[in-house]
Amino acid sequence: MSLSNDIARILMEMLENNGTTEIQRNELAQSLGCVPSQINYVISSRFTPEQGYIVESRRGGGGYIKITRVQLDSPSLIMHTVNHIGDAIDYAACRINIMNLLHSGAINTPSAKLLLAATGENSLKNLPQPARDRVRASILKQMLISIE
Amino acid sequence: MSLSNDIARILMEMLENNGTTEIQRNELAQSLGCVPSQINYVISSRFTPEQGYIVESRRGGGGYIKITRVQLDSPSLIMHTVNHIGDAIDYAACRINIMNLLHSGAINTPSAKLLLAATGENSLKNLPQPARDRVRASILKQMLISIE
DNA sequence: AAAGTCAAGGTCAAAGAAAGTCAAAGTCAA
DNA sequence: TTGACTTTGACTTTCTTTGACCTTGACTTT
Repeated sequence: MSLSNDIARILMEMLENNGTTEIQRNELAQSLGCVPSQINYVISSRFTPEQGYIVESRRGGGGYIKITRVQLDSPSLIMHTVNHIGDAIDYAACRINIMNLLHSGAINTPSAKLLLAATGENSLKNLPQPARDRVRASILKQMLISIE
Repeated sequence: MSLSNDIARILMEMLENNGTTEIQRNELAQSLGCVPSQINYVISSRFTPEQGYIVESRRGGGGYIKITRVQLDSPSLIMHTVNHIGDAIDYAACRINIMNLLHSGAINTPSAKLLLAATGENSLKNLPQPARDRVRASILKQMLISIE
């Protein structure tokens, strides 16, 4: 197996946990007995935006390289959800949809919070059924569509 | 973690309280075991006006460095808005509130989009007045509150 | 007052620490 | 044997740390 593959595997493992990892380039290179720029090569060939990763880094003392996996086809996931919401939805189902999108990475935590707040029972408590579930569906769809 | 980051973190913590803090450069440097000008470096690289801070200082005996966060902190701005929303609000006023928060930096663009989408006429078109404006106020407040 | 003293903070440039770039050389499968 | 992928290392850029020296202001002395 090639060195690049080893490095990629190691980085992948580091990402397993929560989809993000931060390394010290020199340190990692040394522990692998390779040249530091090898790390750059692996990152630029296997952790590109096209492949669903964003890479941030900082030079100088205390520098680092941070890799984060992003969900590539978020728009598709979101649209899929929008298309499966009928013209009424209760809070439980709504919540499940939102959490699914969150866990799949299609939306981030702040957005999920806003979606939950907007569609929560507190927001709609003045409305009687069945208007409540219809408005909820409407709000949910409008909000999801607004996320590019 | 780098020394600069540590210093920045300490200063941030000092600002937590009421958005302002006054330090003695030499004293802080000594307690961290670093050279005094390191403090200047951190301030000039991480507490700039662009980043929402104003720094005042005075030399000589009894000198000091005072850092103030100019950007009124977001939670306060948001809560202020929440408290001024009655139990009904029309879309125009709602929009103005959201745009104000956006421009003041209290919320970011994605959040603003979601707020606008949730409270927009499209989301609430099924509702007759005056229910519509009441529900809108309710949603707006719940969403803003959810942004801690 | 004016001058002197000393305790702050300010400046700047050099050295140090990471990461980035790029091109040359190596490998390997088709 | 060629072309794509890897590996390497010299050189560059960016950010951090340090220290020598400068400026300012309160207080003291003359």
